[in-house]
Amino acid sequence: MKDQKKQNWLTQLQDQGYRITDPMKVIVDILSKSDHLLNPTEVYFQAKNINPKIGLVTVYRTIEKMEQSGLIDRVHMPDGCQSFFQSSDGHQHLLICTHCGRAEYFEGEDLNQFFQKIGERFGYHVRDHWLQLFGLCAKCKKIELES
Amino acid sequence: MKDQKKQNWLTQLQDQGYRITDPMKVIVDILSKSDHLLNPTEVYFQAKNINPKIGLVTVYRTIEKMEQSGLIDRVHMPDGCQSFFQSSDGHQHLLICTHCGRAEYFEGEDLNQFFQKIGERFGYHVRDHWLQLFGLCAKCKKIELES
DNA sequence: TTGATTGCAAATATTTTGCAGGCAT
DNA sequence: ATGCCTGCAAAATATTTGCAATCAA
Repeated sequence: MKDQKKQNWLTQLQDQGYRITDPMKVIVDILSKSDHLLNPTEVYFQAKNINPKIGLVTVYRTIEKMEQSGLIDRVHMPDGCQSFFQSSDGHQHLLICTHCGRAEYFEGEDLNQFFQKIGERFGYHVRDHWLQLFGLCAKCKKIELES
Repeated sequence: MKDQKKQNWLTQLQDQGYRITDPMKVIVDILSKSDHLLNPTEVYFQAKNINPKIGLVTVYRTIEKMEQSGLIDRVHMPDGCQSFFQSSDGHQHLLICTHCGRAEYFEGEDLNQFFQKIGERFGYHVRDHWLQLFGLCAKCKKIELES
């Protein structure tokens, strides 16, 4: 079940030496269960619903820790780069709904060799790549048709 | 020669109804000739060298016009998304040096069909994609070795 | 001539930092 | 008990807007 992931995350964070406070638990809960991209303000409002004491600054600081621990990644989109999403296990790439922010990972073919060759052609040493697909998810396709 | 592109850009901007002022000419000159990503502040300092009167706000406003006219694109990187680069003609993708910001376009295989299929699998209608390679260019590889 | 464009100052928006008190360990 | 973490306020950063003067068309 989904709480499994939350527990994993908390354990990992604790192993890294971070303290497990209530704001931490709330924010981990939100981000580990979300199937949509979330920006700090969105996390903040969801968190406030659960514990009204939580401040936006704590959200920023907790997100930073989770990012550095490799639990979440910042996701870049044409219209903004403040959103975060659970990071993938292996080498996967993102398919994102530009309307609602829903996201899915898909298996990345192993394009690495191809990328390496392109780099060589220009004298570059390729170290990383980004591949993302943008579109409309099933729900948002419908909404678009109706409007 | 390189001034050809500059002239093209100015003509296009004029055709769109924009007025060709001196700040416009200076900024178009800088961006049309650069083989590195440039952020607004970098453009601003280069522009000031040529015409000290130019203000940062004008750089922002001119960049916006050029972006809307399809002459330049905002480029997203792991460490920031404020840089701009001349946009590509056809369907090409970027190879970027993360050290100095040098960038090259390479031919995009036609991966569209592949992407479309992935979208279908998840019920998405794929409309766009990003593919970028990050690495070190020839010059920066050397610098890294020496240090 | 006319209204788009400029540069300045000020406003916004987003993210980061300083600090005193609180809480996990 | 120790010192990391929190929330507040304030600072820093990046970008946008209001406005009077200027300049391209």
